[in-house]
Amino acid sequence: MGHNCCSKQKVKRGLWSPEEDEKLLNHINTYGHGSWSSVPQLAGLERCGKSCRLRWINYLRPDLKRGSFSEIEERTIVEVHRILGNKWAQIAKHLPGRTDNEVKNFWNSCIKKKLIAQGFDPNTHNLLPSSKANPSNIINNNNNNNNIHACNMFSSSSVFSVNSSHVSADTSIDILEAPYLTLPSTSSPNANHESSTISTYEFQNPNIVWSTTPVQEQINPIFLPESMGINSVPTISTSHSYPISELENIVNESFQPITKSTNPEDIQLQSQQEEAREVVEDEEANGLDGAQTNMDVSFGSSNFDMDFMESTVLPCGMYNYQLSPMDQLAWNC
DNA sequence: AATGGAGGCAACCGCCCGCCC
DNA sequence: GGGGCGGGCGGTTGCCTCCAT
Repeated sequence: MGHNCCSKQKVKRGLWSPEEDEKLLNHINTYGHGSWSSVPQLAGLERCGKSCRLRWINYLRPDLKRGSFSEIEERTIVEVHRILGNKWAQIAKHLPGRTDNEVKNFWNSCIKKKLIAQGFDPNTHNLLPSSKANPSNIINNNNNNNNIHACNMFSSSSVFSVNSSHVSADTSIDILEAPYLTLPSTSSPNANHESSTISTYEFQNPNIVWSTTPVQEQINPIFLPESMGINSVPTISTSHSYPISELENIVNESFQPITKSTNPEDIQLQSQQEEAREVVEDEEANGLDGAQTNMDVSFGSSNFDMDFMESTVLPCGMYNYQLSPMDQLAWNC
C-alpha cells in the first residue's frame, strides 16, 4: 500500500546520516514541524514526511531520555502492559522521555523473556500452565509483608479484589495488578470508605476475560489474600457501573499515594500523573467523557478514558511499591 | 583473527482513524 | 456520504554490534 507522501517524491530510506539529522533538527527548531508531509521539502531532505516524523519522535526530540531502563520503568511497563496490552504509545506516556518504539523494543527484547523465564505468559500475564504447579510461584501467598502481589500469584482466574476497608498507610497495594475495576456495591458511589462498610474492588485482566457480559455474571468467588492481614473469606460480589467522574473520586479517595518520593524521576512521574488527571477533568468539563460513561462496555468501544485509568493506577512508584524477596530475585536476574 | 549466532535497535510497512473537502 | 489525505500506532524487518567458538 504505502503512503502518497512517499510515492510523490524521490525518497531515501534506511539509516539517517548526521547531516540529515542536522537538517531536520534545524528546521524543526526554527519553524516547528507543522505538516509533516511538507517538512522534507522545507528542510531539504529526500525523505518522506512519515520518516521525518519518526526520526524526530524516536531520536531527535530534545526531551528524550537515553540509556537503559530503570527498574521503576521496567515495572511500570509490565504493569501497564498487563492493563492495556500492546498499547505501546499509551505505555510510553507513563515513561517520560521514552518513546513507544523504545518501549516496544525493550519489551520484545528483554521483558518478554524475563516474564517467560518467570513462568508468566507475556501476553496475558498469567502463569503459564507448566508453571502453575510450581510451588515457588505461590510463595507470596503466605508471606506477611503487607504486599499484595500479582493476581497471578494467587489466582489462576486473574480476578481478585481489594477490600477498601483494609487499605491503609501500612498497606502497599500493587493496584496495577488490577486493570479492571468493578466498583463497590455500596448504596452510594460516594460512600465513606473510612467507615466500617466493607467495599470490595474487583479487578480483572481485559486480556483474559473481556466481554459485554454484565460483570456480575462474570465474577467468580474471590479469595482475599492473607497477606492483606485479613481472613481469607470467600466473597461473591455484585457490581455497579458508575460514571467516570464518580469512579475517579472513589479511586482517588481509596488509593491516595502513600509516600512522596524525593527522587526527581518519581517526582516527574507524579507530575505527569497530575497532568493526566487534569486532562480527564478537562475532558469531563467539555463533555467528552460524559457522565453517562460507564464500565460495562469494552475499552475498545467505549469512551472510557484510558489516561484516566492509567493515571489512577500509575505510576507504581507512587504507591510505596515494595519488592518482595521473590520479586527481587526475579527482577534482578 | 575469522566467523557465525544472538540480541538490540532503528526504521519501514501496513493499517486505522479522524479531518476536510 | 464518501473519497483523499495526513497523522498515529503496532508489527515486522533488517542492519549493526557484541560475544562465543
